[in-house]
Amino acid sequence: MKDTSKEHFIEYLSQISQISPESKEAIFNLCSFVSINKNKNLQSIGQTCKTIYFVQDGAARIYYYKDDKDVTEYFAFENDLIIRAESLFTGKPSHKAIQAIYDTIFISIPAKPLFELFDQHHDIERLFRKVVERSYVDTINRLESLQFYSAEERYKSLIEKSPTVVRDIPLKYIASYLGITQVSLSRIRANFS
Amino acid sequence: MKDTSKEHFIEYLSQISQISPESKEAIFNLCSFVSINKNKNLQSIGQTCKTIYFVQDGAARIYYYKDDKDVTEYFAFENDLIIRAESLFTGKPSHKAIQAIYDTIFISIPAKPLFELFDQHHDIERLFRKVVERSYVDTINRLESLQFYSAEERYKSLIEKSPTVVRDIPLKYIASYLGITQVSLSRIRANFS
DNA sequence: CTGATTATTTAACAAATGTAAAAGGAATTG
DNA sequence: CAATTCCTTTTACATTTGTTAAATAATCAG
Repeated sequence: MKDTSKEHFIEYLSQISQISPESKEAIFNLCSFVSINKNKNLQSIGQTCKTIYFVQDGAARIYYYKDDKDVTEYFAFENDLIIRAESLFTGKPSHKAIQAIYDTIFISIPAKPLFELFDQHHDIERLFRKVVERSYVDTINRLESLQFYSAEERYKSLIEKSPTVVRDIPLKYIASYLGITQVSLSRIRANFS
Repeated sequence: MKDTSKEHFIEYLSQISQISPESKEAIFNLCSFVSINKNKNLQSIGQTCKTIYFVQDGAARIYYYKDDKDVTEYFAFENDLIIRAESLFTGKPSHKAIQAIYDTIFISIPAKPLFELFDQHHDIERLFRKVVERSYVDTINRLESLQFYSAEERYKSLIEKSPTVVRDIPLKYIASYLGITQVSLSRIRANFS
């Protein structure tokens, strides 16, 4: 049963970029599952990120503290990549943590052997290049929304783009994700909806 | 003279990730120069981005209009990559433009033949994977600063990180880059400096 | 089920940032 | 170098968002 989950995951990946059966097997052999209970950390602040995760089932977030306040930087749902890129790609410790929002199962791929696979399997490197490109585009779009859209516009566009987030995720996390306080988000919700 | 500039550029690239002499030559043959006068666009709004640029000499920015107001999303200086990634990686038209801030020379690499080079030259694909990873990390860091840092904090950290920007770039561009108005930036400058 | 905890909303006020308009400086052009 | 245009600052006021605290509402554990 766990193996079929892995196979589904590999299928999902190969839709992003075609990979050979051997490459599929090589990735398959690196994948393992990690279960994390609600509100527990998968990765803690201060660790250097050396693992790539995808959400298999559940939801997770990346967060950090700014002036003792919890700030959510990113949400991940089924099949979503969740990495602390600024640590993984630089080798520096991360000031961010990864936390399960519900009881969540992650697929875990250790970075070092994965990067070694890149040497033998050009198609795997290409796949992960495209995975990173997607995340990059998502981040650019979020940057644009934070740069010059009002809190209300940002909230409305989140509802449109990911209704599930607004329905299922605690508002305190959503507020900081939008770059505002809970109180401010409550006000916005009171005016429209 | 132009050829030595190209060679310098290729050297710069190969410091990011080692590439073979053949790969260097293949990239070399794809590179060309484009000169753009101050305040002129290198790429216009509405175009789909099909070219990768690096700044050879001068400076440039990516901008778009939000409610008829000019918003600078990104600055690029010597050796910096400048692409409208959300268009290049998705094939959709971009609502952003690339503009020379001074008279500027760009190195231009057409995306299609470059992506074709990826097939024969694994090391070139790796190089550009790393280039994109760097941009991704930069964008994540900017996202963090916009998400929960005050305008004043953002301005101060820009001074620290890129004093040249604050010294050389018109303030009207810097203000929107920081996600604030010119008036607000003037106020911040009046209080500290 | 009940008390305790946690999440969300509301209220009142403070601070930050936006808007519009005018004034002063700097740069550019004829 | 004079005139024009563009850039930056300042002012006054409006709006948005933040802060603190209290009141509800929802969830969780025993």
